[in-house]
Amino acid sequence: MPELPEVETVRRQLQPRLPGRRVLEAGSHPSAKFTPATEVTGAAFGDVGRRGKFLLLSTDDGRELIVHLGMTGVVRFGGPEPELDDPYLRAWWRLDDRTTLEFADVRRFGRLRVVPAGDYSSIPTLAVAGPEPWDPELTPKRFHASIKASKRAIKTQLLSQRPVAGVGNIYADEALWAAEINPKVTRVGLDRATVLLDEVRAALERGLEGGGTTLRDYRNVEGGTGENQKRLAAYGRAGEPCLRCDTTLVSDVIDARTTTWCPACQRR
DNA sequence: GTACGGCCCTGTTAGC
DNA sequence: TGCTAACAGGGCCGTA
Repeated sequence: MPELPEVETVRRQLQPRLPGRRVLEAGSHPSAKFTPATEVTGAAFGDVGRRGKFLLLSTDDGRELIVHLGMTGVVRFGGPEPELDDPYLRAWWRLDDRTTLEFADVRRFGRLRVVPAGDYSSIPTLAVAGPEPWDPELTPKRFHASIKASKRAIKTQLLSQRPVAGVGNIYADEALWAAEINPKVTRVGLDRATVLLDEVRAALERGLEGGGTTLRDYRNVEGGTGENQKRLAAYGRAGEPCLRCDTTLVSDVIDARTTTWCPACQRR
């Protein structure tokens, strides 16, 4: 499932190709999640940005096409005509260089939205998203204060995007394992919050270096898979030995997400 | 304002 | 073998 490293990988592949390309024609699946695709017909794309797990495709008329990949969303370039035979094609934009930008999404958890540039008030998660992981303003103190403001489990807080943007289920489990923090704890001190912030950044960096994590569906713009799934220490490893202490990893559902941790070195 | 449960989706896998 | 049910989960929304 695309989290920050996967979305950033896609952004980096779009940025050299998309700016300056004008949309000649666009189409979409009838679901309201995808119909905004056609709103950028006639506009030219500008720089490709990212905020958390959202792709921000700026246009030359002062708007932004917001793309969320959901769980199975894939962005790719096709030939002069859209691949309408693909049953999972949800949106497409025919461009002025005889290519087509396509958005395919098997499970339809993805979504599109067109907004005035910088105005994210209509996208709840984006509107309340915390700082980017490498924002210099994201100090351990600020991170700790954000966690302290809620009484929910630390795992839930990481997934909320509020303390830091871009963390999803995989990288949350990895960071908590690395920081030796139990995902169910509701409060951590400044010292442990500092370690956790470091480990969130490290987990995301490892993901980026590996070109993302491909468990099943994730593909980058070139159709390639990520490599980070080979390096996971916690996510998806319930029942297997902890890489640190050999204790069998356990799992439970927290915030409707399967969560895996080591009961020994991530003691409550 | 905050917390929580349910919903959206469909391919894959487990179980009978 | 073939069918059914459970499972995966990011974001949003209604309700408490």
